[in-house]
Amino acid sequence: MKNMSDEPRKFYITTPIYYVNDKPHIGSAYTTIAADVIARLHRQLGEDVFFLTGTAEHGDKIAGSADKAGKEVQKFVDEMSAKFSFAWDQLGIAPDDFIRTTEQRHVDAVVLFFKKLKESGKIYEGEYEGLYCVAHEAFIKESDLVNGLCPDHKTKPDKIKEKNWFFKLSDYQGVLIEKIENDELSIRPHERKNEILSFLKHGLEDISISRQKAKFAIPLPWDENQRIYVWMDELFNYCSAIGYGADQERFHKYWPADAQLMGKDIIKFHCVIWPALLLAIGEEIPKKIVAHGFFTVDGQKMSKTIGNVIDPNDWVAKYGADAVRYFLLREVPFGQDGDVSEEKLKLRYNGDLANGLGNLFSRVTNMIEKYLDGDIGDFIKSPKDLSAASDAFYNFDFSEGLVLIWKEIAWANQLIDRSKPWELVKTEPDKVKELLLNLSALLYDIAKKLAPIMPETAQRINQVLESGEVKKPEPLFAKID
RNA sequence: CGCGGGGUAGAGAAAUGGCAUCUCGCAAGGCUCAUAACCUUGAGAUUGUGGGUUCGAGUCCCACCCCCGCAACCA
Repeated sequence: MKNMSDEPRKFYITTPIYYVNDKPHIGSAYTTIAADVIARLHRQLGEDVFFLTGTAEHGDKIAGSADKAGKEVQKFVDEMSAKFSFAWDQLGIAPDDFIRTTEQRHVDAVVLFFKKLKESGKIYEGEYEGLYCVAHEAFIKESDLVNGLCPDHKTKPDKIKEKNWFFKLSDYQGVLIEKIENDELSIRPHERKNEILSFLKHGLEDISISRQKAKFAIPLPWDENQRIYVWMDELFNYCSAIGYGADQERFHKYWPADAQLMGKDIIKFHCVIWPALLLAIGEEIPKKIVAHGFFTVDGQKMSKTIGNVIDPNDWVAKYGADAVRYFLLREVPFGQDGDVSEEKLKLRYNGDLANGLGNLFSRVTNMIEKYLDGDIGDFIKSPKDLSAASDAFYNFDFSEGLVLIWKEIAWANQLIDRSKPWELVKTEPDKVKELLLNLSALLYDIAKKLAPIMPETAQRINQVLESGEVKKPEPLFAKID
Protein backbone atom coordinates (compact mmCIF):
# COMPACT_ATOMS: atom_id res chain seq x y z
CA MET A 1 0.00 0.00 0.00
CA LYS A 2 2.97 2.31 -0.34
CA ASN A 3 3.02 5.13 -2.81
CA MET A 4 4.49 8.61 -3.06
CA SER A 5 1.69 10.24 -1.10
CA ASP A 6 2.48 8.02 1.87
CA GLU A 7 5.76 9.84 2.41
CA PRO A 8 5.85 11.17 5.94
CA ARG A 9 4.89 14.79 6.36
CA LYS A 10 7.89 17.04 7.01
CA PHE A 11 8.06 19.24 10.08
CA TYR A 12 10.70 21.94 10.42
CA ILE A 13 11.02 23.61 13.81
CA THR A 14 13.53 26.24 14.96
CA THR A 15 14.66 28.20 17.98
CA PRO A 16 16.44 31.52 17.69
CA ILE A 17 20.20 31.21 17.55
CA TYR A 18 21.62 32.42 20.83
CA TYR A 19 24.06 35.26 21.14
CA VAL A 20 27.38 33.92 22.42
CA ASN A 21 28.19 37.08 24.30
CA ASP A 22 26.47 35.41 27.22
CA LYS A 23 26.22 31.94 28.72
CA PRO A 24 23.04 29.91 28.28
CA HIS A 25 20.46 30.85 30.89
CA ILE A 26 17.10 29.51 31.92
CA GLY A 27 15.25 31.61 29.33
CA SER A 28 17.13 30.30 26.31
CA ALA A 29 16.88 26.82 27.83
CA TYR A 30 13.10 27.22 28.00
CA THR A 31 12.76 28.00 24.28
CA THR A 32 15.02 25.14 23.36
CA ILE A 33 13.28 22.63 25.65
CA ALA A 34 9.89 23.56 24.22
CA ALA A 35 11.20 23.11 20.69
CA ASP A 36 12.71 19.74 21.61
CA VAL A 37 9.38 18.60 23.07
CA ILE A 38 7.47 19.59 19.95
CA ALA A 39 10.12 17.92 17.77
CA ARG A 40 9.89 14.67 19.76
CA LEU A 41 6.09 14.79 19.64
CA HIS A 42 6.04 15.14 15.88
CA ARG A 43 8.61 12.36 15.53
CA GLN A 44 6.30 10.20 17.63
CA LEU A 45 3.61 10.95 15.07
CA GLY A 46 5.87 9.57 12.34
CA GLU A 47 6.73 12.88 10.72
CA ASP A 48 10.05 13.71 9.07
CA VAL A 49 11.21 16.21 11.68
CA PHE A 50 14.06 18.67 11.41
CA PHE A 51 14.84 20.55 14.61
CA LEU A 52 17.36 23.39 14.42
CA THR A 53 19.07 25.49 17.04
CA GLY A 54 22.46 27.21 17.12
CA THR A 55 24.48 30.26 18.05
CA ALA A 56 24.83 33.82 16.72
CA GLU A 57 28.48 34.78 16.73
CA HIS A 58 28.92 38.03 14.85
CA GLY A 59 28.88 41.55 16.25
CA ASP A 60 31.11 44.15 17.84
CA LYS A 61 30.05 43.12 21.29
CA ILE A 62 31.45 39.67 20.67
CA ALA A 63 34.71 41.08 19.38
CA GLY A 64 34.89 43.28 22.46
CA SER A 65 34.20 40.41 24.84
CA ALA A 66 36.84 38.28 23.13
CA ASP A 67 39.27 41.14 23.49
CA LYS A 68 38.45 41.51 27.15
CA ALA A 69 38.96 37.81 27.69
CA GLY A 70 42.30 38.11 25.90
CA LYS A 71 41.26 35.60 23.29
CA GLU A 72 41.22 35.44 19.58
CA VAL A 73 37.66 36.03 18.39
CA GLN A 74 37.19 32.68 16.68
CA LYS A 75 38.57 30.81 19.68
CA PHE A 76 36.27 32.80 21.97
CA VAL A 77 33.12 32.04 19.97
CA ASP A 78 34.13 28.38 19.66
CA GLU A 79 34.28 28.13 23.43
CA MET A 80 31.07 30.03 24.04
CA SER A 81 29.14 28.11 21.40
CA ALA A 82 30.29 24.86 22.98
CA LYS A 83 28.72 25.98 26.25
CA PHE A 84 25.36 26.10 24.53
CA SER A 85 25.60 22.70 22.92
CA PHE A 86 26.82 21.28 26.22
CA ALA A 87 23.91 22.79 28.16
CA TRP A 88 21.36 21.51 25.63
CA ASP A 89 22.90 18.07 25.73
CA GLN A 90 22.67 18.06 29.53
CA LEU A 91 18.99 18.97 29.23
CA GLY A 92 18.27 15.99 27.00
CA ILE A 93 17.75 18.25 24.00
CA ALA A 94 18.54 16.57 20.70
CA PRO A 95 18.54 18.99 17.75
CA ASP A 96 19.10 17.65 14.23
CA ASP A 97 21.56 20.42 13.53
CA PHE A 98 23.35 23.19 15.38
CA ILE A 99 24.11 26.15 13.14
CA ARG A 100 26.80 28.70 13.92
CA THR A 101 26.88 31.99 12.05
CA THR A 102 30.67 31.89 11.75
CA GLU A 103 30.49 28.62 9.79
CA GLN A 104 31.39 28.89 6.12
CA ARG A 105 28.13 27.25 5.03
CA HIS A 106 26.21 30.05 6.76
CA VAL A 107 28.42 32.86 5.48
CA ASP A 108 28.10 31.56 1.91
CA ALA A 109 24.32 31.37 2.18
CA VAL A 110 24.08 34.89 3.62
CA VAL A 111 26.21 36.30 0.81
CA LEU A 112 23.89 34.65 -1.69
CA PHE A 113 20.88 35.96 0.23
CA PHE A 114 22.20 39.51 -0.02
CA LYS A 115 22.93 39.18 -3.71
CA LYS A 116 19.31 38.13 -4.21
CA LEU A 117 18.16 41.06 -2.12
CA LYS A 118 20.13 43.45 -4.30
CA GLU A 119 18.65 41.88 -7.45
CA SER A 120 15.18 42.27 -6.01
CA GLY A 121 15.42 46.06 -6.27
CA LYS A 122 14.13 46.32 -2.75
CA ILE A 123 17.29 47.83 -1.35
CA TYR A 124 18.85 51.22 -1.83
CA GLU A 125 21.71 53.32 -0.59
CA GLY A 126 20.81 55.91 1.99
CA GLU A 127 22.05 57.82 4.94
CA TYR A 128 21.57 56.87 8.50
CA GLU A 129 21.68 59.74 10.89
CA GLY A 130 22.06 59.33 14.59
CA LEU A 131 23.81 60.15 17.79
CA TYR A 132 27.04 58.24 18.21
CA CYS A 133 28.69 57.79 21.59
CA VAL A 134 32.41 57.19 21.10
CA ALA A 135 32.82 55.48 24.47
CA HIS A 136 29.92 53.17 23.69
CA GLU A 137 31.15 52.62 20.15
CA ALA A 138 27.49 52.64 19.27
CA PHE A 139 24.55 54.80 18.37
CA ILE A 140 22.37 55.85 21.25
CA LYS A 141 18.83 57.07 21.25
CA GLU A 142 17.99 60.69 21.89
CA SER A 143 15.44 59.58 24.48
CA ASP A 144 18.21 57.86 26.45
CA LEU A 145 20.19 61.03 26.91
CA VAL A 146 20.34 62.74 30.27
CA ASN A 147 20.80 66.50 29.89
CA GLY A 148 22.04 65.86 26.38
CA LEU A 149 24.79 63.57 27.64
CA CYS A 150 25.31 59.82 27.46
CA PRO A 151 23.98 58.50 30.80
CA ASP A 152 26.84 56.00 31.14
CA HIS A 153 29.80 58.08 30.04
CA LYS A 154 28.61 61.63 30.75
CA THR A 155 29.89 62.69 27.36
CA LYS A 156 28.20 64.52 24.55
CA PRO A 157 27.45 62.17 21.66
CA ASP A 158 28.46 63.13 18.12
CA LYS A 159 25.80 63.67 15.58
CA ILE A 160 26.99 61.66 12.64
CA LYS A 161 25.72 60.60 9.30
CA GLU A 162 26.61 57.21 7.97
CA LYS A 163 26.06 55.72 4.57
CA ASN A 164 24.05 52.51 4.83
CA TRP A 165 22.11 50.21 2.61
CA PHE A 166 18.40 50.17 3.34
CA PHE A 167 15.66 47.63 2.77
CA LYS A 168 12.24 48.82 1.61
CA LEU A 169 10.38 47.30 4.52
CA SER A 170 7.65 49.90 4.04
CA ASP A 171 6.62 48.18 0.79
CA TYR A 172 5.41 45.15 2.75
CA GLN A 173 2.89 46.64 5.13
CA GLY A 174 -0.19 45.60 3.18
CA VAL A 175 0.90 42.11 2.26
CA LEU A 176 2.07 41.34 5.79
CA ILE A 177 -1.19 42.51 7.34
CA GLU A 178 -3.09 40.32 4.92
CA LYS A 179 -0.99 37.22 5.49
CA ILE A 180 -1.09 37.61 9.26
CA GLU A 181 -4.81 38.33 9.40
CA ASN A 182 -5.68 35.22 7.41
CA ASP A 183 -3.17 33.13 9.36
CA GLU A 184 -1.04 32.32 6.35
CA LEU A 185 1.58 33.47 8.83
CA SER A 186 0.11 32.27 12.11
CA ILE A 187 1.25 34.09 15.23
CA ARG A 188 0.70 32.53 18.60
CA PRO A 189 -0.51 33.27 21.18
CA HIS A 190 -3.36 35.44 19.97
CA GLU A 191 -2.32 38.57 21.93
CA ARG A 192 0.95 38.63 20.03
CA LYS A 193 -0.87 38.51 16.71
CA ASN A 194 -2.88 41.56 17.77
CA GLU A 195 0.26 43.30 18.90
CA ILE A 196 1.99 42.76 15.57
CA LEU A 197 -1.08 43.73 13.57
CA SER A 198 -1.51 46.99 15.44
CA PHE A 199 2.20 47.67 15.01
CA LEU A 200 1.93 47.02 11.27
CA LYS A 201 -1.12 49.23 10.92
CA HIS A 202 0.82 52.17 12.32
CA GLY A 203 3.07 51.99 9.29
CA LEU A 204 6.56 50.72 8.59
CA GLU A 205 9.83 52.52 8.09
CA ASP A 206 12.62 51.19 5.93
CA ILE A 207 15.46 49.61 7.83
CA SER A 208 19.19 49.78 7.35
CA ILE A 209 20.73 46.42 6.66
CA SER A 210 24.42 47.26 6.67
CA ARG A 211 26.92 48.99 8.92
CA GLN A 212 30.02 51.01 8.22
CA LYS A 213 31.63 50.71 11.59
CA ALA A 214 30.96 47.05 12.27
CA LYS A 215 34.08 45.00 12.86
CA PHE A 216 33.12 41.40 13.29
CA ALA A 217 30.48 40.80 10.64
CA ILE A 218 30.08 39.46 7.12
CA PRO A 219 31.26 41.97 4.45
CA LEU A 220 28.64 43.24 2.09
CA PRO A 221 29.31 41.40 -1.20
CA TRP A 222 29.25 44.52 -3.38
CA ASP A 223 30.64 47.11 -0.97
CA GLU A 224 33.77 46.27 0.99
CA ASN A 225 33.32 49.31 3.22
CA GLN A 226 30.10 47.95 4.63
CA ARG A 227 29.29 44.90 6.66
CA ILE A 228 26.02 43.10 6.96
CA TYR A 229 23.98 44.13 9.95
CA VAL A 230 24.11 41.13 12.28
CA TRP A 231 20.34 40.76 12.66
CA MET A 232 20.00 40.17 8.92
CA ASP A 233 22.82 37.65 9.02
CA GLU A 234 21.31 35.88 12.02
CA LEU A 235 17.76 35.63 10.72
CA PHE A 236 19.01 33.79 7.69
CA ASN A 237 20.33 30.88 9.76
CA TYR A 238 16.94 29.23 9.39
CA CYS A 239 17.61 28.92 5.67
CA SER A 240 21.37 28.46 5.61
CA ALA A 241 21.20 25.47 7.94
CA ILE A 242 19.00 23.45 5.61
CA GLY A 243 21.13 24.03 2.55
CA TYR A 244 20.00 27.31 0.96
CA GLY A 245 22.04 27.75 -2.19
CA ALA A 246 24.20 24.70 -1.52
CA ASP A 247 21.61 21.93 -1.61
CA GLN A 248 18.40 23.33 -3.04
CA GLU A 249 16.64 19.98 -2.96
CA ARG A 250 17.17 19.66 0.75
CA PHE A 251 16.28 23.32 1.28
CA HIS A 252 12.96 22.95 -0.50
CA LYS A 253 12.25 19.72 1.32
CA TYR A 254 12.14 21.52 4.69
CA TRP A 255 11.39 25.16 3.89
CA PRO A 256 9.15 26.89 4.91
CA ALA A 257 9.55 26.39 8.64
CA ASP A 258 6.46 24.89 10.26
CA ALA A 259 7.09 26.45 13.67
CA GLN A 260 9.58 29.06 14.83
CA LEU A 261 9.79 29.39 18.60
CA MET A 262 11.14 32.37 20.49
CA GLY A 263 10.76 34.74 23.40
CA LYS A 264 8.31 37.57 22.99
CA ASP A 265 11.10 40.13 22.77
CA ILE A 266 12.09 39.27 19.22
CA ILE A 267 8.76 38.68 17.53
CA LYS A 268 8.88 41.93 15.57
CA PHE A 269 12.04 40.82 13.83
CA HIS A 270 10.46 37.46 13.08
CA CYS A 271 6.91 38.50 12.22
CA VAL A 272 7.69 41.64 10.25
CA ILE A 273 11.27 41.97 9.00
CA TRP A 274 11.91 38.27 8.46
CA PRO A 275 8.88 37.48 6.27
CA ALA A 276 9.39 40.71 4.33
CA LEU A 277 12.99 39.73 3.54
CA LEU A 278 11.85 36.28 2.43
CA LEU A 279 9.17 37.74 0.18
CA ALA A 280 11.80 40.03 -1.34
CA ILE A 281 13.98 37.09 -2.39
CA GLY A 282 11.00 35.06 -3.58
CA GLU A 283 10.94 32.46 -0.84
CA GLU A 284 8.00 31.26 1.21
CA ILE A 285 7.38 32.72 4.65
CA PRO A 286 7.27 30.59 7.83
CA LYS A 287 3.93 29.04 8.70
CA LYS A 288 3.88 29.74 12.38
CA ILE A 289 5.66 31.96 14.89
CA VAL A 290 5.22 30.93 18.50
CA ALA A 291 6.20 33.36 21.24
CA HIS A 292 6.58 32.49 24.88
CA GLY A 293 6.77 34.75 27.91
CA PHE A 294 9.60 35.78 30.16
CA PHE A 295 10.66 34.52 33.53
CA THR A 296 11.16 36.50 36.64
CA VAL A 297 13.19 34.95 39.45
CA ASP A 298 11.57 35.36 42.84
CA GLY A 299 9.51 38.15 41.35
CA GLN A 300 12.52 40.05 40.02
CA LYS A 301 13.57 40.54 36.45
CA MET A 302 16.43 38.24 35.56
CA SER A 303 19.54 40.35 35.08
CA LYS A 304 23.27 40.16 35.35
CA THR A 305 23.47 43.26 37.50
CA ILE A 306 21.05 41.83 40.06
CA GLY A 307 23.00 38.60 39.79
CA ASN A 308 19.98 36.32 39.77
CA VAL A 309 20.55 34.74 36.39
CA ILE A 310 19.91 31.02 36.57
CA ASP A 311 22.34 28.65 34.90
CA PRO A 312 20.32 25.63 33.76
CA ASN A 313 23.34 23.39 34.34
CA ASP A 314 23.08 23.99 38.09
CA TRP A 315 19.51 22.77 38.20
CA VAL A 316 20.17 19.81 35.93
CA ALA A 317 23.08 18.70 38.09
CA LYS A 318 20.87 18.67 41.16
CA TYR A 319 17.44 17.61 39.89
CA GLY A 320 18.10 15.96 36.53
CA ALA A 321 17.15 17.00 33.01
CA ASP A 322 13.62 15.58 33.05
CA ALA A 323 12.72 17.40 36.26
CA VAL A 324 13.90 20.75 34.87
CA ARG A 325 12.03 20.13 31.62
CA TYR A 326 8.90 19.20 33.54
CA PHE A 327 9.17 22.13 35.92
CA LEU A 328 9.57 24.86 33.32
CA LEU A 329 6.74 23.58 31.14
CA ARG A 330 4.41 22.82 34.05
CA GLU A 331 4.97 25.91 36.17
CA VAL A 332 4.17 28.62 33.63
CA PRO A 333 1.46 28.47 30.95
CA PHE A 334 3.31 28.72 27.63
CA GLY A 335 3.03 32.20 26.22
CA GLN A 336 2.58 33.96 29.54
CA ASP A 337 5.18 35.47 31.82
CA GLY A 338 5.87 33.58 34.99
CA ASP A 339 8.01 33.35 38.05
CA VAL A 340 10.52 30.57 38.68
CA SER A 341 12.94 29.78 41.48
CA GLU A 342 14.75 26.80 42.90
CA GLU A 343 12.23 26.82 45.73
CA LYS A 344 9.40 26.32 43.25
CA LEU A 345 11.35 23.70 41.33
CA LYS A 346 11.88 21.76 44.56
CA LEU A 347 8.16 21.88 45.38
CA ARG A 348 7.26 20.50 41.95
CA TYR A 349 10.03 17.93 42.13
CA ASN A 350 9.06 16.55 45.51
CA GLY A 351 5.32 17.01 45.12
CA ASP A 352 4.54 16.13 41.51
CA LEU A 353 7.47 13.92 40.56
CA ALA A 354 8.61 12.08 43.72
CA ASN A 355 5.29 11.82 45.61
CA GLY A 356 3.12 11.80 42.50
CA LEU A 357 4.40 9.88 39.50
CA GLY A 358 7.40 8.30 41.26
CA ASN A 359 5.51 6.98 44.25
CA LEU A 360 2.63 5.66 42.13
CA PHE A 361 5.12 3.77 40.00
CA SER A 362 6.77 2.37 43.13
CA ARG A 363 3.57 1.16 44.74
CA VAL A 364 2.25 -0.41 41.54
CA THR A 365 5.48 -2.19 40.59
CA ASN A 366 5.95 -3.34 44.17
CA MET A 367 2.48 -4.90 44.23
CA ILE A 368 3.05 -6.53 40.85
CA GLU A 369 6.24 -8.07 42.16
CA LYS A 370 4.62 -9.18 45.42
CA TYR A 371 1.14 -10.22 44.35
CA LEU A 372 1.62 -11.31 40.72
CA ASP A 373 5.19 -12.59 40.85
CA GLY A 374 6.10 -9.81 38.46
CA ASP A 375 3.96 -11.17 35.65
CA ILE A 376 1.67 -8.73 33.83
CA GLY A 377 1.50 -10.61 30.52
CA ASP A 378 0.51 -8.55 27.48
CA PHE A 379 -0.64 -4.99 27.89
CA ILE A 380 -4.37 -4.40 28.00
CA LYS A 381 -6.09 -1.18 26.97
CA SER A 382 -5.55 1.69 29.38
CA PRO A 383 -8.59 2.45 31.56
CA LYS A 384 -8.17 6.14 30.83
CA ASP A 385 -7.94 8.05 27.57
CA LEU A 386 -5.01 10.48 27.65
CA SER A 387 -5.24 11.72 24.07
CA ALA A 388 -6.38 15.14 25.29
CA ALA A 389 -2.97 15.58 26.94
CA SER A 390 -1.14 14.89 23.68
CA ASP A 391 -3.50 17.25 21.89
CA ALA A 392 -2.64 19.95 24.41
CA PHE A 393 1.10 19.40 23.89
CA TYR A 394 0.55 19.53 20.13
CA ASN A 395 -0.96 22.98 20.61
CA PHE A 396 1.88 24.18 22.84
CA ASP A 397 -0.36 24.02 25.93
CA PHE A 398 2.24 22.09 27.89
CA SER A 399 1.06 22.97 31.39
CA GLU A 400 -2.52 22.03 30.53
CA GLY A 401 -1.51 18.64 29.14
CA LEU A 402 0.58 17.92 32.20
CA VAL A 403 -2.31 18.83 34.49
CA LEU A 404 -4.47 16.29 32.63
CA ILE A 405 -1.89 13.54 33.09
CA TRP A 406 -1.45 14.32 36.78
CA LYS A 407 -5.23 14.12 37.25
CA GLU A 408 -5.00 10.49 36.19
CA ILE A 409 -2.13 9.91 38.60
CA ALA A 410 -4.39 11.17 41.40
CA TRP A 411 -7.21 8.98 40.09
CA ALA A 412 -4.92 5.92 40.20
CA ASN A 413 -3.90 6.66 43.79
CA GLN A 414 -7.54 6.99 44.79
CA LEU A 415 -8.44 3.75 43.02
CA ILE A 416 -5.74 1.86 44.89
CA ASP A 417 -6.91 3.22 48.24
CA ARG A 418 -10.54 2.38 47.53
CA SER A 419 -9.76 -1.11 46.22
CA LYS A 420 -7.43 -2.01 49.12
CA PRO A 421 -5.48 -4.65 47.18
CA TRP A 422 -3.46 -5.57 50.30
CA GLU A 423 -6.69 -6.94 51.82
CA LEU A 424 -8.28 -8.11 48.59
CA VAL A 425 -5.31 -10.31 47.76
CA LYS A 426 -6.27 -12.63 50.60
CA THR A 427 -9.83 -13.21 49.36
CA GLU A 428 -10.09 -12.29 45.66
CA PRO A 429 -6.65 -12.41 43.99
CA ASP A 430 -8.23 -12.23 40.50
CA LYS A 431 -9.55 -8.78 41.25
CA VAL A 432 -6.13 -7.67 42.41
CA LYS A 433 -4.66 -8.93 39.16
CA GLU A 434 -7.25 -7.02 37.15
CA LEU A 435 -6.54 -3.88 39.14
CA LEU A 436 -2.78 -4.12 38.64
CA LEU A 437 -3.08 -4.88 34.93
CA ASN A 438 -5.20 -1.76 34.53
CA LEU A 439 -2.73 0.32 36.49
CA SER A 440 0.18 -1.02 34.41
CA ALA A 441 -1.68 -0.14 31.24
CA LEU A 442 -2.31 3.35 32.55
CA LEU A 443 1.33 3.84 33.54
CA TYR A 444 2.47 2.55 30.17
CA ASP A 445 0.21 5.05 28.45
CA ILE A 446 1.35 7.86 30.74
CA ALA A 447 4.98 7.06 29.87
CA LYS A 448 4.13 7.24 26.20
CA LYS A 449 2.33 10.56 26.46
CA LEU A 450 5.05 11.98 28.71
CA ALA A 451 7.93 10.82 26.52
CA PRO A 452 8.35 14.08 24.54
CA ILE A 453 8.62 16.06 27.77
CA MET A 454 10.43 13.52 29.96
CA PRO A 455 12.19 11.12 27.59
CA GLU A 456 14.47 9.56 30.19
CA THR A 457 11.68 8.90 32.70
CA ALA A 458 9.44 7.43 30.02
CA GLN A 459 12.21 5.07 29.02
CA ARG A 460 12.80 3.96 32.61
CA ILE A 461 9.10 3.21 33.10
CA ASN A 462 8.94 1.28 29.83
CA GLN A 463 12.01 -0.78 30.65
CA VAL A 464 10.46 -2.03 33.88
CA LEU A 465 7.00 -2.70 32.48
CA GLU A 466 8.26 -4.37 29.30
CA SER A 467 10.83 -6.53 31.09
CA GLY A 468 8.58 -9.60 31.37
CA GLU A 469 9.32 -9.89 35.06
CA VAL A 470 8.39 -6.68 36.81
CA LYS A 471 10.43 -5.82 39.85
CA LYS A 472 10.18 -2.71 41.95
CA PRO A 473 12.98 -0.46 40.68
CA GLU A 474 14.96 2.33 42.28
CA PRO A 475 12.77 5.43 42.76
CA LEU A 476 12.23 7.41 39.57
CA PHE A 477 12.81 10.59 41.57
CA ALA A 478 14.60 10.38 44.90
CA LYS A 479 13.37 13.05 47.27
CA ILE A 480 15.56 16.09 47.66
CA ASP A 481 15.64 18.19 50.82
C1' C B 1 -5.04 60.09 24.40
C1' G B 2 1.48 55.30 21.68
C1' C B 3 0.76 49.53 21.57
C1' G B 4 -0.10 44.92 24.14
C1' G B 5 -0.85 41.77 28.52
C1' G B 6 -2.44 41.33 33.55
C1' G B 7 -4.99 42.26 38.85
C1' U B 8 -9.68 35.83 41.63
C1' A B 9 -8.19 32.31 49.35
C1' G B 10 -1.22 32.98 52.18
C1' A B 11 1.28 31.57 46.91
C1' G B 12 0.28 30.06 41.80
C1' A B 13 -3.44 29.15 38.37
C1' A B 14 -9.06 27.84 36.25
C1' A B 15 -13.97 29.29 35.35
C1' U B 16 -19.87 29.00 27.11
C1' G B 17 -23.64 35.43 31.68
C1' G B 18 -26.08 30.64 35.99
C1' C B 19 -23.82 26.80 43.05
C1' A B 20 -16.42 30.62 42.25
C1' U B 21 -12.87 25.31 40.90
C1' C B 22 -7.82 23.17 41.14
C1' U B 23 -2.55 22.68 42.93
C1' C B 24 0.93 24.02 46.88
C1' G B 25 0.84 25.54 51.88
C1' C B 26 -2.19 25.23 56.69
C1' A B 27 -5.60 22.17 60.33
C1' A B 28 -7.95 17.45 61.70
C1' G B 29 -8.74 12.29 60.69
C1' G B 30 -7.74 7.50 58.02
C1' C B 31 -4.61 3.73 55.68
C1' U B 32 -0.07 0.44 55.48
C1' C B 33 0.89 -1.75 48.84
C1' A B 34 4.28 2.70 48.26
C1' U B 35 9.76 7.39 48.29
C1' A B 36 7.31 10.00 56.37
C1' A B 37 4.73 8.46 50.55
C1' C B 38 -1.12 7.85 49.63
C1' C B 39 -6.59 8.75 50.81
C1' U B 40 -10.75 11.65 53.29
C1' U B 41 -12.58 16.06 55.53
C1' G B 42 -12.06 21.17 57.01
C1' A B 43 -10.54 26.40 57.45
C1' G B 44 -9.26 30.18 54.17
C1' A B 45 -12.12 34.95 48.50
C1' U B 46 -17.01 41.00 50.05
C1' U B 47 -12.95 38.11 42.21
C1' G B 48 -8.06 45.85 42.12
C1' U B 49 -11.82 50.43 42.97
C1' G B 50 -16.46 52.95 41.70
C1' G B 51 -20.69 52.95 38.72
C1' G B 52 -23.99 50.68 34.84
C1' U B 53 -26.77 46.63 31.83
C1' U B 54 -29.39 42.03 33.52
C1' C B 55 -34.02 37.81 36.83
C1' G B 56 -28.73 36.82 37.50
C1' A B 57 -21.86 39.64 36.35
C1' G B 58 -15.19 37.12 37.92
C1' U B 59 -17.41 37.07 32.94
C1' C B 60 -20.75 42.32 29.17
C1' C B 61 -20.45 48.22 29.17
C1' C B 62 -18.17 53.00 31.25
C1' A B 63 -14.60 55.49 34.39
C1' C B 64 -10.46 55.14 37.58
C1' C B 65 -6.10 52.82 40.32
C1' C B 66 -1.94 49.49 40.26
C1' C B 67 1.74 45.84 37.99
C1' C B 68 4.54 43.90 33.64
C1' G B 69 6.41 43.87 28.61
C1' C B 70 7.24 46.49 23.84
C1' A B 71 8.12 51.47 21.60
C1' A B 72 12.57 49.06 15.55
C1' C B 73 19.09 49.37 14.48
C1' C B 74 19.70 46.51 21.88
C1' A B 75 20.17 39.27 20.02
